[in-house]
Amino acid sequence: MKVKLEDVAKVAGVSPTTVSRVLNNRGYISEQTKEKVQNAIKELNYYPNDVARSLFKKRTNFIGLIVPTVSNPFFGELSLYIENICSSLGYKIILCNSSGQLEKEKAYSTMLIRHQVDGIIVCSYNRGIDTYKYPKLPIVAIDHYLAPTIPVVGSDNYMGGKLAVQHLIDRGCRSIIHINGPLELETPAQYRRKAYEDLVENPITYEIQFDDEDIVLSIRKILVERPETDGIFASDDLMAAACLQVARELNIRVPEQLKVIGYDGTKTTRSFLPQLTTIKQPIEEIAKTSVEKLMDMIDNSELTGPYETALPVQLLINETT
Amino acid sequence: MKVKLEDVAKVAGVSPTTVSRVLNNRGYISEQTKEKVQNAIKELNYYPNDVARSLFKKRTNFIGLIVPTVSNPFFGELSLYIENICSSLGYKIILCNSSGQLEKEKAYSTMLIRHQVDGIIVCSYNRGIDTYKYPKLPIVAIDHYLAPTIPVVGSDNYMGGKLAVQHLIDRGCRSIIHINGPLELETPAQYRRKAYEDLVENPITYEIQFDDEDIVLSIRKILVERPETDGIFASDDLMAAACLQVARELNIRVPEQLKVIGYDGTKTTRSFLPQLTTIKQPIEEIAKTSVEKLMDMIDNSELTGPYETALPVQLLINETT
DNA sequence: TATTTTATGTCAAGCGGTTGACATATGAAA
DNA sequence: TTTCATATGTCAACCGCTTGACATAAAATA
Repeated sequence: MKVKLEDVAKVAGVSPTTVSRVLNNRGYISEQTKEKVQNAIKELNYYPNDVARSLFKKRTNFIGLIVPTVSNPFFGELSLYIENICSSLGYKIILCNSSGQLEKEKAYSTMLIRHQVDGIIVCSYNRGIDTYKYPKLPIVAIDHYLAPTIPVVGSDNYMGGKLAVQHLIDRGCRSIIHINGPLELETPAQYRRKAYEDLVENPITYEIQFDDEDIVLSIRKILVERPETDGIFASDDLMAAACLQVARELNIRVPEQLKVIGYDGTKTTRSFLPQLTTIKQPIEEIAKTSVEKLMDMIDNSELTGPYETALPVQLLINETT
Repeated sequence: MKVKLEDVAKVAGVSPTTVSRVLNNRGYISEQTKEKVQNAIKELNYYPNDVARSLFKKRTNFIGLIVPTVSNPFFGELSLYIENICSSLGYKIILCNSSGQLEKEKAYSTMLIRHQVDGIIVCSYNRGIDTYKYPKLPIVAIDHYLAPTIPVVGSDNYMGGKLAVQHLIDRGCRSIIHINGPLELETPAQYRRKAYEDLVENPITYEIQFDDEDIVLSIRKILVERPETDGIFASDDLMAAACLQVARELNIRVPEQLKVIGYDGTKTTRSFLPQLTTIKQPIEEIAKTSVEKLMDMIDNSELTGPYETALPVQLLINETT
């Protein structure tokens, strides 16, 4: 049997209430008894049961985090920062990889509610999940519009798109294409595309499915089809990497014949592909802001700041442009 | 106030016990009442409180996962698989990024115990954490020897090292160095180094600290110091990437003048650096095996399989060798 | 000396759900 | 008609901890 508060009380020769008082720093306790209790705790190797505590307090200090997948460098970094910040505030993260699937996301959100999480941070792809309407459950979305009441945190996507495309233009590109993933409609990321379409005369956007190797195949097809292409604005660094790979295969010289710019600028990108020009998202700031907003909602049961936050991005110029 | 089981009972016109029976599929329930209850649940938008349930059942279905950081591609992928598998088995993951710091890891493990996790999967760097001795707490370690009683799952590191170094030798390298991170002593990863030292005549191993940009600096220093180097066996793909970057800066042609082989072979590596020759770890298998072992320990309260598992690795030959 | 503050104890209710024991009332099978 | 499997209800205890109410007693202060 596990050691419980009662056992500690017995060993320390005090009442359970006193032990609880020591544990929670409440009421009057003398240094002496405090010590007695602490010794008993050590002796018995006692750990308070936070499940019982949560039940009573109606506070779990759990935050649900729903991402498409932590294996993506962007979400991996984001998760790291979010977890670190939450941890420093005494919150724990329940990790959910939705793979962008509606059903999974639904299942995860129900699970989180059943586990009485104090709040949820969502950066996945789906709308219309009723669970998110659960009364007064604090939710913050990252880069997605989930519902009118759910605040959105992200980077300045329009500016990012503009910086990227303008940079390509400045470097002399005349035939720029844009490559992005599917399903980015309800997303502030659509503004990257908007910026591209606003800046370029004959905008051509390709939507690529996320099916692994096929990315490379699709891009090869595109580049073969449109040999006049001299600039690519990829919607993330992985896409940009695929473009570079295809260019190498097709003996297209980068940046001389083709310039490529990515998006995200994670540490991973910068380690693996330091030569890639890209738009760096302020990942740590995004994490910080979303957690702050969430805490705000948890503590005040309503949002005090703005509904949408767009944090500044940064153009990192390297060798691919 | 939140809806509770009692409210559902009232609305459905049945007793709380009956609701609980429906919820848990126990005892005799007619289709009729089942329906009545389910309707009430929907009507009230009721979610059972899993905290209360956990308290009673003494089972939380939580698994703690301690990694150095999910932002590292290897651990990111590993976390993804582990979470996915656990999720399919009805378990939830509490994510902990220890940054490899002893104090953090200690704090996390205490937290996990207090939250009554059913088990822990650890892939972090520290020994001597008493918490791991918590009575009968199922723990599985990935690639680290934590204690004689804690099973270890990992890949066949000696074979990986051998494959890598032998490949460099086969490609004609005469002066091969090995670069790895610090603190890999209590780790099966030390066998990679062992293999290197067994295969090469004058083995030279550099230990690099994980301080970001400094990796590149250190490697530059090494390559300048030892211009005769024609082969590098890096302990992971990030190190290998840094080597490639330095080679580019120093105008050393890869693979003609210098061959580089990495380690891990994550999807991220393969996307960002498809040209890198590397040893691919069976990440999904590692995830699967560790979860299986953990479940085994949870269900049988003891380990039935072998204490150490080394899964086969694979040499991925590409353009850097 | 009287009053207040400090220090501790006992007791019981409650957090929300589960479970076993026991009672009762059907309809069906023996 | 008796017996049994089915279907529900009531009740109370319990999971481990917290908390408010109340009691008591010693030490500190007025």
